[in-house]
Amino acid sequence: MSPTGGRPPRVVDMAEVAFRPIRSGNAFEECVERVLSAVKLGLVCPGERLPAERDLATRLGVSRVTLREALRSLAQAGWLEVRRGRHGGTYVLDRSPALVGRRPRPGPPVAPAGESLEDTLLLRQVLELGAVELAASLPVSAQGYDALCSALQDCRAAGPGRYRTADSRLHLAVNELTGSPSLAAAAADVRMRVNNLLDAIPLLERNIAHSNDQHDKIVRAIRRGQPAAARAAMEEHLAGTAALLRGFLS
Amino acid sequence: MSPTGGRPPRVVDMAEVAFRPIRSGNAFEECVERVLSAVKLGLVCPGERLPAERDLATRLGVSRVTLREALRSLAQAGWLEVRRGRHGGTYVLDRSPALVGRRPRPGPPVAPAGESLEDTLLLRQVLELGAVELAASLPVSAQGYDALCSALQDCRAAGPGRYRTADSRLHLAVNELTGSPSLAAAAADVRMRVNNLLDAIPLLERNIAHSNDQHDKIVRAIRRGQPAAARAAMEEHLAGTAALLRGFLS
DNA sequence: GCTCTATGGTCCGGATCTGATCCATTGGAG
DNA sequence: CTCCAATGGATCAGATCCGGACCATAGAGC
Repeated sequence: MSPTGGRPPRVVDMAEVAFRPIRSGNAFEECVERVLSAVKLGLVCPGERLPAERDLATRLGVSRVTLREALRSLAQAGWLEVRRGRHGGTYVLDRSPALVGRRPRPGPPVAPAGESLEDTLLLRQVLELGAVELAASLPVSAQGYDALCSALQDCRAAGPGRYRTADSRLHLAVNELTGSPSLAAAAADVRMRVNNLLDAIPLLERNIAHSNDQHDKIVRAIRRGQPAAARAAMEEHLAGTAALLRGFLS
Repeated sequence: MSPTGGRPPRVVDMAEVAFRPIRSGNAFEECVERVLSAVKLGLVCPGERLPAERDLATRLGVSRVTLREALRSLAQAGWLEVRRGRHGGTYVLDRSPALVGRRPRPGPPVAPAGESLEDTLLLRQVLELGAVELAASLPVSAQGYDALCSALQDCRAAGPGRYRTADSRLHLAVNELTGSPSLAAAAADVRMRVNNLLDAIPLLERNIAHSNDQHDKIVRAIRRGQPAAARAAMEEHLAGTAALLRGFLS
C-alpha cells in the first residue's frame, strides 16, 4: 500500500490515455469552437477578415456547408459579420458580445473540475516554460521581435475588456518564436482551455499591472537571449494566474 | 479609430495555427491509428485483451460498427486476434507483423519532411523534458515506481524486435508520473510521431546499450527526486535519438 | 446438462457530413 | 457602362456514421 499519509498520488491508467475520444463532438461544434478560439485568442483581430469560406473549409478539413452553419451561428451570436460582394467575407466585429447578450446555458455551463484544473495548469506550465526557454535560446528574427513588441504594447493599451485577448496573443507570439507549428498549436489549445477557466473569475486591475511587468521581463529576457531568465520570469508569471485560478475554483 | 495603432506584423500567419484541420481523416482510419498506436507504444502488451467493443467504441467516441471495421482490418493485418464467447474479446498477438508481410505502399509512404522532423523533435523535447523534471519534483507513488521499474527491466530484456515498444512504454510511464492526463496524451502523440520516423532508420545494438544506460540515469534521478539531474539525463537521451534522426533523414 | 452472462456478429433507419453545382451580390478594371 | 472576379447563398445526391436492436457463441456457475 501507499505509505503516503495524505492524498495518494494518482496513477493514470495508460489505456485511458490511448483510448481517449477521437472526436470531441460533431463537425459543426468543432468549427464554432475553432473560429471562436481564433477570435478570443486574438489570432484574428476585430475588423479583420477571416479566410474565404471555401478556403477556410478546406483548411479545417470540413465541408463548406458545415462551416457556413458555424459562421452563421457566430454571426447571430454577434461575433462576426458577413458581407457579400467583391470584397465581401466574414469580418470580426469590434464589440465582443461576451458581456452583452449571453443567454445562460441550461446545464452546468463549463464545470471546471478541480482535477481538470490541475491537469490544464500542469500542461500549460510544461509547454509555456519549455517554449519560452527555447525561444530565448534561439536567434530572434526582426519580424518575430516586432510581433512580440506589438503584442506587448497591445497588452498595455488594452482595457479590461480586451486584456485576455491581448495577453493570449502575446503568449502565442512567444510560442511561435520556437518555429514549431505543433508546439504553437498545442500551446494555443491549452491557452484556450485556460481562458475558459479564467472566464469564470473576475479580472482585477492589480493583476493586470502585475502581468504587464512580468511580460516586460519575459520579452526582455528573450531579446537578450537569456533562457534561464526567460524561464524564471515566465514561471513567476504563470504561478500568478495558477494561484488565482486555484483560489477561485477550489 | 482603433486604439491599436496599426495592423500587427505577423512573422508566421497565426491563423495557420488556429485553422489547422479538425479531422485528420475518417473515423475508421482514426480508429486504426489509435489502436495500432496503443499496441506499438506498449500500452497494451501482446497476449493482453483490448476493452470490449462496446466499451472501446464509447471511449473513442465512435460507433461500434466503425470500430469493428478498424479492429477487423488490424486482425487481418495480423496485429490482433478476435475470439468469441464468454471470455472472448480482441487480443494482441505476440508476433508483430511489421516485419513479416508488409506490402510496400504505392505513394510516398510517410514522407518525413525535414521541416516536420524539426517540428516533431522540438515538441518532443519540450514535453519530455518538462515532464521528467516535473516527475522528479513530485513524490513518486509506489505504484508509479513499480511501473517504472517494470518498464525499465522490460527495456533491458527486450530484443531488437521489441525494443521500440518497450522504450516507448518506459517513456510514457515517466510522463504518467506527472499525473496530468493531457500531458501524457500529448506525449503519447508526439512519441508516436517519433516512432514513425524511427521506423525509417535501422536499430543499432550500440544505440540500445547506450539508451539503456541513459534510462537508468533518468529513473534513478526521478527516484531520488532530483529534477535537474533527471532533466539533464533526459536531454542527453533525447539528443542521441535526435542526432540519429537528423543524420538519416536529412 | 442447463442456464446465465459477457462477449462478438449483423442489420437497419435516420442523422450528419460531404462534394459538387449553380445562383446572387458587389466593387473594381477596362 | 460593361464585364469580370471574388466572394457569400442555396440546394441536392450520395457517402459516412451513429444508435439501437437483435442474434450467435462459448465459457462459468449451478
